[in-house]
Formats: sequence, C-alpha cells, structure tokens
Amino acid sequence: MADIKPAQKGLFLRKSELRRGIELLFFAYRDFTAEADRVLAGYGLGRAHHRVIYFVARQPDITVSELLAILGITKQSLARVLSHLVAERFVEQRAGTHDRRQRLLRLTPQGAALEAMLTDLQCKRFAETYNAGGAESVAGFTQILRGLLDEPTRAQLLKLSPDHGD
Amino acid sequence: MADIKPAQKGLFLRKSELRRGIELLFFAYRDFTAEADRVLAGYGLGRAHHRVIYFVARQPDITVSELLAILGITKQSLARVLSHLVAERFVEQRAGTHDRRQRLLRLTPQGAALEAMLTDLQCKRFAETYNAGGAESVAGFTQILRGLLDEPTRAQLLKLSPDHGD
DNA sequence: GGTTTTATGTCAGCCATGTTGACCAATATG
DNA sequence: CATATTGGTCAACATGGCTGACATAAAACC
Repeated sequence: MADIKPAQKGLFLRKSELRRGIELLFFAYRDFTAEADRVLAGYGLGRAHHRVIYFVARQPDITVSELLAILGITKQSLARVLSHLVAERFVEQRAGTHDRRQRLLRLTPQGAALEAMLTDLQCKRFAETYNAGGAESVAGFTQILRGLLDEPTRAQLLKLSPDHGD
Repeated sequence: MADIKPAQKGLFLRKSELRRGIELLFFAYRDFTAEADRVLAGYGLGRAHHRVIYFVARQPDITVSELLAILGITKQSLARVLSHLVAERFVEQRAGTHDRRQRLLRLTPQGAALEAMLTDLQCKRFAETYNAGGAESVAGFTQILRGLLDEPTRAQLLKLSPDHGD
C-alpha cells in the first residue's frame, strides 16, 4: 500500500472514490433492508426476526448454536426473537436426534411462506440490478464485498455455501 | 424480466447467486461498520454519532434539515445524538446568516480529528479491497450498489457528489 | 458412576437508536 | 397582519443489541 501512485495504479483509490464507496454501501444497505422491513411490520415482526427466518430457511434443522454463530449476536437477543417466532408459529423446534439438548429449527408452512415472500422481494431487486449490470458487474460486486469481510466471516460463508469463492 | 433464460442470460441470476448477494451485503455491512464501532465505543459514541460526524465533515455548515434528509431519520433521533456531540465538543453550531432559525453545523478540531481517524480506517479497508480487486471490480461494485438504491436516494447522492454516476 | 463440560433457556436490567406527537419560535407568504 | 411553513425541543415509547447470574438436561470423560 505504501508505493501507490494514484495516477497510475488507479483513480479509484482517490479519497473521494473511497468515500463514495462508503456512502454507497451505507445507502444501499439502508434502502435494501427498508423494503423488507415494511412487509415485516405488517406482521408485527422486525429485522431481527427476518434474519432468523432467512437463515432457518437457508439451512433447515439448524441448531440454536449454529444460528448464534452466523448471526453474531447473544443468546438473549436471539432467544427473544426466536421464542416470539415459535409462539407465532413461524418456526418450530424439535429435539435433536443424536443430541437431545439441541433444538433443531425449521420453518412452519406459514413461516416458509413469509420467508419466500421476503426473499422473492429481495431477490427481485437483486435480479433487476444484476440483469442491468451484467455478469462482469456482478463479479466485481461480489469480489469487493468479499474483500470487505473480516477473515472469520469469510470462513463462515464458505461453510454456508462451499462454492462461495468462485 | 419475464423472458430470462438463465443459461443464456447469466448464471448470476440463479436463486443461489441472488441469495449469495443478499448474504454478502449483510455480512460485509456488518463487518465493515463493526470496525469503526469499536473505535467509537472508546469515546462513548455509537454508530449514529459517526454518521453525523461523517456527513458534517463531508459538508461543513450543513443545516439540521439537510442532515435529516440525508440520514433519513426523525428529528428527535438526530437531536439526541447531535446535542450529545455538541455537549462533548465534537460539533459546533452557529445561527444561519440568512435564516436565524437554522443551525449551521461544523466539526470542532476534536471532531475533525475523530472523523479523520474513522474515515481513514474505513478508507483503508476500501483501498486494500479496491486495490486487490482492480478498476473493473470497483466499477462493477459501484454499479450494482447504485442499482440497489431507491430512486430518491439516487437523486440525493447526485446532490452530494455531482459526478456520482460516472 | 460421578464429575465436568456443553447446549440451551430464563430472568432482570441496561443502552443505543429508532419512532410519534405535542409544542414553541422564527420566518415567509397571501 | 394573519396564517402557514420551517426549524427545533421535549416526553414517552419500541426494538433490538448487550451483560451477568443462574437452571437444566444431556453428553462426555475419567
């Protein structure tokens, strides 16, 4: 990093370009999540519930521990939203087969329907943008986002989808 | 969008690829903001304070209204963090010259120092990633993030940096 | 078999940051 | 001049993070 000559190595390393990246990430994340938030509000749910539903759909029979590791929050934070989701019949729990302390989490049909609606909504936004941008833009987008991750998160994502780094 | 043939139009429109995008955005945003959050915690400040400091630095003598429009939060949410920042001498206010109801906001030297430290930290992460990815990845990254924005946000960003859409 | 570790849950309570609604003051406008 | 708009304050509430203490059951270990 010490020997960078902006004019040669790339104008994209100018401070103003870096600030643009910071700002785009902030606004894109905000706008992107806001859309699902509005739907969730109609069900009396929040963003935290969405994350749980999303990752339970992604990996059925996930345990509480695994979910905690993915979300990076505390037991109590998860317990609050999870017990709410169970009470409202979006998620169901059963004891683990090998280790009966574990609670394997799955979506109920109602939960699956909600997850599908939310994910379709978000996928639609991505699909339109990807489609407009083309394969190269998508490749650049994922490349840079991956680069912004902390190393442990990168490892976690590999576990989530083994072909992650294509 | 109805006539897409994934095999031709792009594998990046597969559901699994779209989910990957959703997840990358979530984790990248989380990891990216967490770094600054740790610094801020040492000053007894939070992410909301950071946003204010950032945009006041970006546009000195910004008014409260303009800041509200950029941040997209309510007056009260802003007033809380802003009055804290003023009390702790990170931000100073003066009455507007034309309209004396307005409060023009600026960073104090202390505020400017903090902003510089945080922005340098975040720019460093971006610069390393951009440098590793190259100009094409950066172009794709910004293209896709811009596509994910709501239309009003896109207009707002143009006001913030007129050459935004290059 | 008894002890320790692990997986999970529960309770109380704190903090940061979002929300709404009532309200005040300064300015702009018909 | 009267009223509407704009800029800002305060009180009160909701969400979703956090900590720490503790309970229980199952599993693992010696």
